[in-house]
Amino acid sequence: MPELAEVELSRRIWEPAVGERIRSVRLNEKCRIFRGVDLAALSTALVGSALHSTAARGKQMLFGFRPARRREAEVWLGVHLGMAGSLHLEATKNFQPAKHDHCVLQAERRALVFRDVRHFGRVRFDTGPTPPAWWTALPPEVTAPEFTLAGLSEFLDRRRRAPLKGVLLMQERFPGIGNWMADEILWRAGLHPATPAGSLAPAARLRLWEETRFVAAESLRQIDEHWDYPASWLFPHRWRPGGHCPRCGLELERATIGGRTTAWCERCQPRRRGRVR
DNA sequence: CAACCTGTTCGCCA
DNA sequence: ATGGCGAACAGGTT
Repeated sequence: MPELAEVELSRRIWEPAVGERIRSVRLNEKCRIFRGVDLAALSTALVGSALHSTAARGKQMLFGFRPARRREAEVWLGVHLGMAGSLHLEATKNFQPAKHDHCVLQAERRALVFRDVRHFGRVRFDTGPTPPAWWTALPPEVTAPEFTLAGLSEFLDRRRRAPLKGVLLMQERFPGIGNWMADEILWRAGLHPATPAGSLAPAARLRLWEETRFVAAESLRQIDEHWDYPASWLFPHRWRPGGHCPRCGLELERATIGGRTTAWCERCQPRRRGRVR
């Protein structure tokens, strides 16, 4: 499951609860996911409020709650799943949180649950008539018209010495792209993950831009239809040593590049020197 | 027991 | 000041 699409899928998990009123809130006060949040204020604001809107952007989600009383401000709950976070909608009047259910919003007949085994996720809390500044300041999604080839190219030059793999993981420019998607994009573009970003010739920049948009759009489309990715994608082959390139059959390479485990095909993504076309 | 992991942030260094 | 890198964060799984 790719990063961007899983976040959209997660948003849809809570979405059926739109319109429902929150009766009580249970928060794991010791948990890192709440770093920086005033838990008492969050709890007070949410109890009696009703889920009103849901949104996903890159790896971020934002849930809006109508306040319990008129004259109070709208409540905004930001959610980032981190490495292992997940959202759940539990069909029960009195949900009992398990060990890693750090944020539970109990509505009339079901509970909205944020579960996170590794505590790398994050919950944000804001109030106000409009979505918080951190949300509106998020970079344009890679599937949006604002994600231009020129903008991408400028970023490649700014990060010219960093490996492409690492650059694709930078959320400030590639929101929603994670480890798996980055490998898929580079494989499709025929670019070696260790290639310095600034060394790409215009043709390679165009391919990178196109494949970034393709992989993002296609993975979002896939979640409406299948659960798995076609065998023609790198996804189903990349996770285990011994996997083979679905295009040429060569055994995939694996190494840490850009700080993360990376899989690539040495034949379809040869290491090149100088200007990379 | 050790290595691994769909992510971000921080401190250090060039 | 800016960019690049490695470590740290936690805890379950292989």
